[in-house]
Amino acid sequence: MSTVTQKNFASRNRRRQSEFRKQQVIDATIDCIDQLGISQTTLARIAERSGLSQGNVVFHFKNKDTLLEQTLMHLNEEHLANWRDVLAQAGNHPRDRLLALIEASFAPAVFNRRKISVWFAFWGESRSKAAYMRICGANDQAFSNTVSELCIALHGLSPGRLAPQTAATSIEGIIDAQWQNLLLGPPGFKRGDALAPVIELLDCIYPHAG
Amino acid sequence: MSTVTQKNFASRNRRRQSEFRKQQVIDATIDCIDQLGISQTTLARIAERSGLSQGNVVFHFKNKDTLLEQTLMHLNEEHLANWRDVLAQAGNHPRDRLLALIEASFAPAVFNRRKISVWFAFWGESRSKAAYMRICGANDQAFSNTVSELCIALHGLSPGRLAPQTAATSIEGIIDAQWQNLLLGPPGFKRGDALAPVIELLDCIYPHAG
DNA sequence: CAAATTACTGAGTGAACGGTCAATGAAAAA
DNA sequence: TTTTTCATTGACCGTTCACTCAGTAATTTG
Repeated sequence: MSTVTQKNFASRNRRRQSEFRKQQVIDATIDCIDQLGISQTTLARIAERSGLSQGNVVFHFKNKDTLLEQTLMHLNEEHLANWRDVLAQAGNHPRDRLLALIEASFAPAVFNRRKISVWFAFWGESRSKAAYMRICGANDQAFSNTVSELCIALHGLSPGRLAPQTAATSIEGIIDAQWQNLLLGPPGFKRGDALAPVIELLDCIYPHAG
Repeated sequence: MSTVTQKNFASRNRRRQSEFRKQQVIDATIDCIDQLGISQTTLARIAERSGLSQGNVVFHFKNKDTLLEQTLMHLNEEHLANWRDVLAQAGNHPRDRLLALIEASFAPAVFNRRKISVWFAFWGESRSKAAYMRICGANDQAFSNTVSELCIALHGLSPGRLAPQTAATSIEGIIDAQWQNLLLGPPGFKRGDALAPVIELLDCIYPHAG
């Protein structure tokens, strides 16, 4: 099947083959966690979904723990790369940058049920798994710090209605709330539906002149 | 041990004995999930921590699934009873009632690392377990609705700076953010530290006269 | 008191799980 | 070409898990 196809296709280069396999397995892992939850996600099921043998899954990732960790890393880097990228292209005004950060949080690559679902699953286990904590802690912290800095900068330009730290917490909080809405809300819940209230709150905290 | 003590103490009444045991087991389950995560929480470990035999744990709860469900229910009812209670004792003004609801979210019985940790663990598995979804969905929905209604009422009295629904989402979002802060933040993070920013946001959305 | 119900124990069971391993074919290096 | 390395399979193994069960003691019912 896909195994054979890939063999005929790209197997000349072993490095590519290996990377392709790893991506395949990580995708299958995300599927499993999304549909079954972490506690029901087994190597056998991941292997089945990816079309590889169980032995091969272990061969590429050494063991289940590192597979899960690398899956989390993958999700994390995707998000990190995305908002760093968007931020780099944004204007200089703190408000624009904050807006860019908010929009990045609702980018299609991140803001979809499958990914958010897995995100929350890891999040729920992270307190008892130091590795998970380390992995998402780093990104989370960086994101939080950036939001905080922007709120401070914005406060400096024209003092908002909230202490900068409170503003930052509020914004991060409502973003998280919209992520939850995506998971629980109606199937029609879209990027725009999520974005509007966040911007409304931002405008409330930092009313813009004109 | 505690088994013997309890036998000598209250075993005259079998109903009490059974309830006492169930509470013991649920406490042990919460401990396990807090310290090990759901995926490492086993009947054997729960039994060990509660001081009962594994067979007895199964005897009282039939199987692991219902034990976990009832643990979640316990947490849920605790929270539900708490905020309903606080709300019943609050004044009539929507602002007072909203404040009561916020304070209830940071009540010591709920707002502590052990409980919040377990809460998030279930939350992370709830997407793939319909039972969990049903159990916390009901409470969550009720809480959300109440917050929304109060925001609408408050808006009617003196229009706030946000659409009522956005205000509700913002408030729920920042509460959640403070729950996360308790988990990740410094050990010294206290009820008051969590409360202040939420009230600050509330005052920003609904500035009070006087 | 006798009978019936309930609480409890601990050994035992089958299934599922994560991980190993020898064997095989194919690619890369020598 | 020969040798070495890598990718892959599938059978296999030891462990752990949730759950059962026969047996026992204590409690409630009649």
